[in-house]
Amino acid sequence: MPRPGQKERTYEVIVENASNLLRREGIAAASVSRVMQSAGMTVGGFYAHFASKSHLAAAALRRGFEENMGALFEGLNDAPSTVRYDAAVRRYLSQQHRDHEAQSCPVPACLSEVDPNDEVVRDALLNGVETLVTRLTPLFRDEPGLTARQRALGTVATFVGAMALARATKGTKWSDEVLLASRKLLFRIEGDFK
Amino acid sequence: MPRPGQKERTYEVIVENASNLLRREGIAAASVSRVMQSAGMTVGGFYAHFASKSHLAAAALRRGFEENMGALFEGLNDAPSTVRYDAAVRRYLSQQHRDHEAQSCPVPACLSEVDPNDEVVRDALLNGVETLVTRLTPLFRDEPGLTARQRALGTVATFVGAMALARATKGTKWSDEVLLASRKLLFRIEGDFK
DNA sequence: TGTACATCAGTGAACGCGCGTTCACTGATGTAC
DNA sequence: TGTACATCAGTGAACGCGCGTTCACTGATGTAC
Repeated sequence: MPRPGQKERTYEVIVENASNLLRREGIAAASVSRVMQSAGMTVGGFYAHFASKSHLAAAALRRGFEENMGALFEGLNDAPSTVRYDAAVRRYLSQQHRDHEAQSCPVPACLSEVDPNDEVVRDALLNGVETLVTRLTPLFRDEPGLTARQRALGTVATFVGAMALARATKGTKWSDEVLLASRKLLFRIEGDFK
Repeated sequence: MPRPGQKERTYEVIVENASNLLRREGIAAASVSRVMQSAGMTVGGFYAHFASKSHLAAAALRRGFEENMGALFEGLNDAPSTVRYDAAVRRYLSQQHRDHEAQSCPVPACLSEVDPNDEVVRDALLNGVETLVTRLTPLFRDEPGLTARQRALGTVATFVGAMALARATKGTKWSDEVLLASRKLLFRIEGDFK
């Protein structure tokens, strides 16, 4: 019999490497062989841990959300909503977040690669963004014409759109410009905080 | 000698098919063989028209921008800025735009597939989004804390982020929800129109 | 305590496939005389 | 007007490669006696 707990540890190593690779280069580039190689193993062992490539991508997405979501409000759990909103916007739309892809939110890296017909991957994405929305919603007050949840949904859309554009144009001044502009836009929403 | 003008016509057919395929399934899925097949030809002829796959993707992107950008303000060239803004937001963030991918803006379909190191593709994307920004900018007034250009940049980020999320989650109620919420958010920016 | 056995995570080679790209060729067309 | 020739857009087969997945196997480990 193999060492107890060994398989679980190996699984963690695979998911961790897959999550970093996926966030740096996307779902397609996080291929089974590259992931296993980066985890220090050969391809063959992969299917002892995952039913398919989609299940790997889903696990990598979940891991990415777990690792990144905490960073948004880190150290501000008791701060007022305005402060937390301010921090979330500045942190998500920062050059630091753009450039440290391996630790970043997984959404911008895989946004246009997620096939809505692949429910395994789609649901991992959906659960992740929904959790993000759920964390932002309590910061806002419902307003006539814009509920707190709607404001959170729109904020997340702006987050991932701006970051994906900034990544695609990385190295140009446009990349910094779209981050700054999106931050400024999000600070000019009419509506109160909780 | 071949029929004069024939090559140009063939080029058009290839780019048109590539653009539709790219907007429906992304850059990777718009492979050279699939594009040539959909244009009614065999692969071999491809390199009489394009230096590489990247040049095809860039041409397909440019075509997508050309075809779609006009639709944003169509029929409203003389309307006041508020009306034009209203139309642009409603049209870009519509279910119609989400579901008719072949005629849509090419950005949401390829956002996370564009490699910033591939300058041919990157510049096609950059020129396209910059043109979009240039068309939106004159609608707004510069405000303290948010220039007209910044507002346009942030609006485009929200557009592409919301549409890409809506596409990835197509078929769920979340997909409609993020479109509606992003529309509402964009109607609640503090700032005047030109 | 020592040995024979059972387990199973991980190996490594192989599969069929579609990718981007190359290239010798074909055959319809325009040109020269 | 008729024929021989030159052009070159498009054909179709091939290349090497990496993909996701399969599978017979190996060898380190825990268990039974």
